[in-house]
Amino acid sequence: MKMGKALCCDKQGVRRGAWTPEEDEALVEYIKMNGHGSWRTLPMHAGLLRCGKSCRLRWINYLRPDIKRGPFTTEEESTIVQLHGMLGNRWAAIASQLPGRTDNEIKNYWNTQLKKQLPHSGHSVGSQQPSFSPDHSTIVKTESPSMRHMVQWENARVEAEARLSMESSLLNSWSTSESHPDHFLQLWHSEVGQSFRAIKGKGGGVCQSLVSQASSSKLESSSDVSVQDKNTGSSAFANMKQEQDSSYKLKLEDGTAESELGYYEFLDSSDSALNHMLDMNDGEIGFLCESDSFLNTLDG
DNA sequence: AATCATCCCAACCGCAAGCAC
DNA sequence: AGTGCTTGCGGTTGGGATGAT
Repeated sequence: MKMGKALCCDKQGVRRGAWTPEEDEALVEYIKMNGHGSWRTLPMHAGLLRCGKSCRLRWINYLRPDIKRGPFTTEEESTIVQLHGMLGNRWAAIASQLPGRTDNEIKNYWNTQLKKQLPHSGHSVGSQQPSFSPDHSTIVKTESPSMRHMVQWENARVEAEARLSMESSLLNSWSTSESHPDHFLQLWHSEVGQSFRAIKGKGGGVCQSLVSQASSSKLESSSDVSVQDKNTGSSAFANMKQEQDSSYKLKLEDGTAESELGYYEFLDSSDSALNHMLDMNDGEIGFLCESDSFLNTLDG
């Protein structure tokens, strides 16, 4: 397979291309016995003529025991669509919400299947940014109810993010270690995010924590660990509000919370405004065409 | 049956972040 | 603080499978 530029492993005798069953077996056996350790040195220890990167990829995307194979369920599909609307092409973050699915698999599925299904949605599919069309007039023409909800969510997210940015610039004393690293995920984890997911209804397995993956890519590094994190991560999601409450109380006690009050209140007011919007009937979202009035709604 | 076109997915690459020194 | 190494992520590619002619 010609890949054009310099190889990641220029060493002579390093195999490339499709893996043989023997190589697979050697890799699985080695990791079973020793863990992967350093990927760079693994091939040598496992007796494989591959570069570490290739071994890692093979393990993560194919050989891990927890890999779920077979077609995507409708629940998984809707989760992908929702999360892609929020996160854009952050496949690893999306994959963290779909146990047993890999970022590569989801990326392929999006590019080959879902992309085709959303041709007129206003979604800038394939973009590297969270998909969002500034041309709201195209949005309200979206036909399917589920797509309309997606569009509602998308607009809510964008507007909320803009507000969060403005607020955070005013609240520069807010400790970054306490704030969520990603506004999208923060919104997703909020009450309104849950409301949105409820609209899609019964999307099992969706409400797990995005925090672990999105804020720390390290969790992907070991399958055993990452699976455990994925499975237990839901508590982090479910308790996010509670944690915010706790940390805020602590700050009140030590007298550092003053500047953060505005931020905290903003989260609540943002949620309620967005909840209000999501409660609207489909015919009532025309105001999304007018961002000024939408912002006024939020401000009110 | 043979050829061509398209689709799907495993595997590759470069880049950037994180970490250790 | 600067540097080098390792790892993980996202974009891209190529080959096999499948469908159409």
